[in-house]
Amino acid sequence: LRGLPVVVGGDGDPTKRGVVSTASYEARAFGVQSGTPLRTAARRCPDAVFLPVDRAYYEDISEEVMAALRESDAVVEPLGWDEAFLAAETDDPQPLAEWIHDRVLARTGLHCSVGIGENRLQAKLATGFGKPAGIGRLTSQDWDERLGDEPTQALWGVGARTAARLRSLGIETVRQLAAADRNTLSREFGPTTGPWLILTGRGVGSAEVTAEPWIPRGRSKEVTYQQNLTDWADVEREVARIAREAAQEGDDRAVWRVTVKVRYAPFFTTTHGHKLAAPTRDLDVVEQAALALLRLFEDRRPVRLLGVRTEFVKPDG
DNA sequence: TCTGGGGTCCTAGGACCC
DNA sequence: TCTGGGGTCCTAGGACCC
Repeated sequence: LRGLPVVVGGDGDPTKRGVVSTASYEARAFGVQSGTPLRTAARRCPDAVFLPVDRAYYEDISEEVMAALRESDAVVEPLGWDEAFLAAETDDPQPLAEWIHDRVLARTGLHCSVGIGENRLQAKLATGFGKPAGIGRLTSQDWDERLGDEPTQALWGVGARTAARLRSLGIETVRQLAAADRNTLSREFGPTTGPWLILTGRGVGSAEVTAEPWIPRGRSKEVTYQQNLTDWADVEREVARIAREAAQEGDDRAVWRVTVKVRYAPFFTTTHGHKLAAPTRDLDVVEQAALALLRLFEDRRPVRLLGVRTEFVKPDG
């Protein structure tokens, strides 16, 4: 597959509903990228090789990569499948960065980029300056020079919506965000998010990295149907099935809250959730809770997607 | 042109209590 | 008869990320 346009997404069938998870650089040259509908991708790049998403395989490889990182002396905190923060106290981080790249390559055959920064935000953005297999570095000293003229959306945590709202306040660049008025942003984004945005624009952020295992808050399961569901009896049967699956994958943790999600054919999504009378491990109780929530949906338009989310009680209270 | 699936965290508004 | 202020909990939706 090396050198070919390769597109990964859905079950590998580009005639079905689904989007691109990732694409090789050769495929990207045709305008195919993460989030592109598979059907669109097939039109833009008919000769591409389409592959299914293989979660279990990625999880295995991810474990190998994380194990390689944990061979270092640094504190390792995974962030998804293909990223991790490493905390180390050193005057010269370059040798560690090189060691990381080489160790991951030796153990897995995979190249990685390494970003060096004084906090998570700087390190995260620095990886972008290192791609595809290099080492990037950002410091508080060169933050303004490197990022000041960039649009605010270049920042980790600032997406299209927030960038648009900032633009309406006359804030276009990272530098302008860094110098923005605290009260103005607090009024627009709330007392937590407003000040956080300004600090983010200045390259200020948490440097905390923990090796504590991540405890998932919940588990959700959702399905987009190849043909819209038009019979409400089918909708009920599916919600019951999905609810049991979501609860089952909680590794026997008690469920305290259940949420049902319905996306109608016009791509309009509504959710209804409910705190249970008491936390439960009983799949029947979760299923009944989901079905009770489904009764709150009165719209009978064709259904495109159904989802159920279960939230777990914290392990120690 | 048609728009996945799995997550987390924040905000706003209503209910309710003192 | 009209009606303050503070606090917490709950739910729906928004935004963002991988």
